Amino acid sequence: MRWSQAHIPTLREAPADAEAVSHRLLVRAGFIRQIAAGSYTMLPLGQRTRLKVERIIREEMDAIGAQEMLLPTLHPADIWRKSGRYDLMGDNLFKLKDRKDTDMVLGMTEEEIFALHATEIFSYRDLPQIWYQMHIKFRDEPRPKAGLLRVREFTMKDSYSLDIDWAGLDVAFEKHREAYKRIFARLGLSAVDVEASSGTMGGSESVEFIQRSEAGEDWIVTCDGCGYRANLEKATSALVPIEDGESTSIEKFPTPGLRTIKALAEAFPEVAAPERQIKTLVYVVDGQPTLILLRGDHELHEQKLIDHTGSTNVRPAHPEEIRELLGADPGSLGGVGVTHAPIIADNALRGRRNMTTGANEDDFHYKGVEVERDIPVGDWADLRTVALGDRCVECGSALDLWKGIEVGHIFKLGTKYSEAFGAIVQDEHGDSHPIVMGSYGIGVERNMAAVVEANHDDAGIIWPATIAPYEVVVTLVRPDDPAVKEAGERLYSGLLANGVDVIIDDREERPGVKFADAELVGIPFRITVGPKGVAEGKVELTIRRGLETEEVGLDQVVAKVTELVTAGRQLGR
RNA sequence: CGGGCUGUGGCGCAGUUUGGUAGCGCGCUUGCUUUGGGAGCAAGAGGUCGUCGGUUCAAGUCCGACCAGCCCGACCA
Repeated sequence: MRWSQAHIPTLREAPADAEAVSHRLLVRAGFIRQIAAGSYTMLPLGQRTRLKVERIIREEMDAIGAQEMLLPTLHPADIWRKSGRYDLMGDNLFKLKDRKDTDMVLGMTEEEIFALHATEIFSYRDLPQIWYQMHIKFRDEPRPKAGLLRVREFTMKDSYSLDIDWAGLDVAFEKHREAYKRIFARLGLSAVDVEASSGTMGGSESVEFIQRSEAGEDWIVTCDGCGYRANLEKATSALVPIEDGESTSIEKFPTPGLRTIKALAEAFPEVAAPERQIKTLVYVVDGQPTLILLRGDHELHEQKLIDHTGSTNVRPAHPEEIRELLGADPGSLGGVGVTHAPIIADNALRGRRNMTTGANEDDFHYKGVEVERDIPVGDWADLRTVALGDRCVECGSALDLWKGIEVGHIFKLGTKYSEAFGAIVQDEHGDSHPIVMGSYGIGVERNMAAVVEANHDDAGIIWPATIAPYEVVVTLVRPDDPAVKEAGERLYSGLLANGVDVIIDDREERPGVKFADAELVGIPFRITVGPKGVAEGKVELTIRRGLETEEVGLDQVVAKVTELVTAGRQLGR
C-alpha cells in the first residue's frame, strides 16, 4: 500500500468526548470513527487489524478441532422465549417486529440457536462437537463507553461445546482455556484466567480472562502466595477471628439520632465498634422483601446475592417498603425476632455474640445480641465484598485487588439449553441424556482496544507484529529525490515479495509529519530512507517499541526486516 | 434509570452573561519558498450555530419541549 493513496485520517487532537487511552488513540490514528453511542466504523487500518485478530482466533479454535459455522443474527423472539431469556435479558436485548408484526430479536449470544442445531445429533457416537462462529452481536447496553471497550454492536467469536457427559465438558472447557491463553499471548496481552460468576448465562462454573488495565470495569482479587484468582463478584477471603467474650443477655438501649454504623460506633465504642455491629439491609429479591445481614464494616456484593438466591431481579427496598415491613427507618433496622420475612446472613456472622443491631424501632438498638440465638436466620451465604487487606482463604497471604478488562469468558452451561430445546442423545446403553454444553466467548474489537490499552506510549499505539495493520513502513524522507525514491521503491518491492505487510510513505509531507503518523499508527518497524543515507548506501531502522534506531546497509535491510517481522509473528506461539 | 456536563466548518475551541446577522487555531485548496521530527508567506473554500416551537423589528445568544453525545453511579455473557 502507498500511504499517498490510503485512507488514514489521523488527527492531531482527539475528539473531546474520548477519555480512555485506547479510544483516543484508535480515533486519532485513523482506525475507527463513531457513528452512535457504542457503534463504530472500522476504517481501513481498523479493519486490517480486526481481521488479523480474527485470523489468530480462528487458527487457535481450529487447532482444538472446532468447526466454524455462521448463524443468523436476526432471530424469532419465540426461540428466546423458549429458553426463558426473552424476559431475563430485559432491555439489553434488541427487540423489533417484522412487517408481519412478528416479534424478532437481534442476537446478543447464541446458545439458543446452537442448541437448536444440536437437536440434529442423536447418538453419543457423534459427540463431542465444538462449533463456533465469528459474528456480530447486538446488545442494547445501558451505557456504552470507552470507545471499543463497551459497545452495542460488535464481533464476537462464540463457540459451543457439545458432550455426552460432564467429564466431556470438562475436557472441552480446558481445551478452550488453553486455546484462549494462546490467543491472548499472540495478541500481545497478558490476560489471566480468574473464577467468575455465571450471571444470566446459567451454568455451574465460569472463568473470565482479564487483562489488567485502569480502563477495565472488573475488579479482580489475586493472591501472590498461592495463585488464587477470582473476580470480585465471586472472590472470598479469610477473616481475622474476633474474640466476642462471654455470652450475655440481649438488651434494648436508646440511640437517639444515630443512624449510621459510624455514628453508633463513635457514640458507643465499647459495644458498637463496626465489627461488633450487624448491618441490616432490606432487598427486594424477585419481589420478596428480604433481610440481608452483614458485619457492620462489610459491604454487600449484589452479584453474590443474585448468584446465591438464583434470582433475576434484585434491588434495595424503598424507604416506604422498609417502614411497612419492619416498622422503622433505615438506621434502626435489625433481624431480631423477624419471622415475617426471610433472613439471609453473611457467613462472617456465624457464631458471633455480643453484637449490636437495630431494634426495628426508631432511635433504639439491641446490644448483647447472639446471632444464632436471637435472629431467625434462614440462610447463610458468602455475601460480603472482599476488601483490600483481606487475607487469602487458601494460604493466608495478603490479597491484591486490581482492575481489568474482560477479554474472554468461558462457561460450563450444563443442560439448561439442551433440555429447553430437546437436544437429547442416546448413550451406548440406549439411555437418553440431554447434551452437556459449554459456551465460550471472545470480543474481537474489545480485544483490539485492550491491546492498545496495554501497548502504547506518548507517541501512540505500539502494535505487536501479529496484529499490526502494517508490519513495516518505508518512510521516504524526500520522495522528490530520485535516489531516495528509487531506493525506497526497491525496498518496498523487496519486502512485498517476501510476504511482508508493508506500506510506503510516499506522501509529499515533511519528515516530521510522517514520523509522527508512523508512531501514532503504531507500525512495528520503520525504515527511513533519506538522501544522506542513500548516498552512503544506508538506511535507518527504527523499532516502534522503544523507538531505538540503527543504521543498516541498503542491501541488507530487506533480509533483516523480513527476519524481524517473521520473528514478531511468532509472538506467543 | 438517578446525578453531572456538552452540542457553533473535518478536529480543538471562543462568542451566549448584556439579542444586532458568526470568529480563532489546526486541517483542507492554490501559488511561491522550504525540506531529517507535526514549515513560512500569500490568496481561498467550507458553518441549517443539535432539532422543533415560542418571544422579538431582529435569536448562536432569551423561553419551552425534544433529540444526541460524554462522564460518575446503577446495570452489564
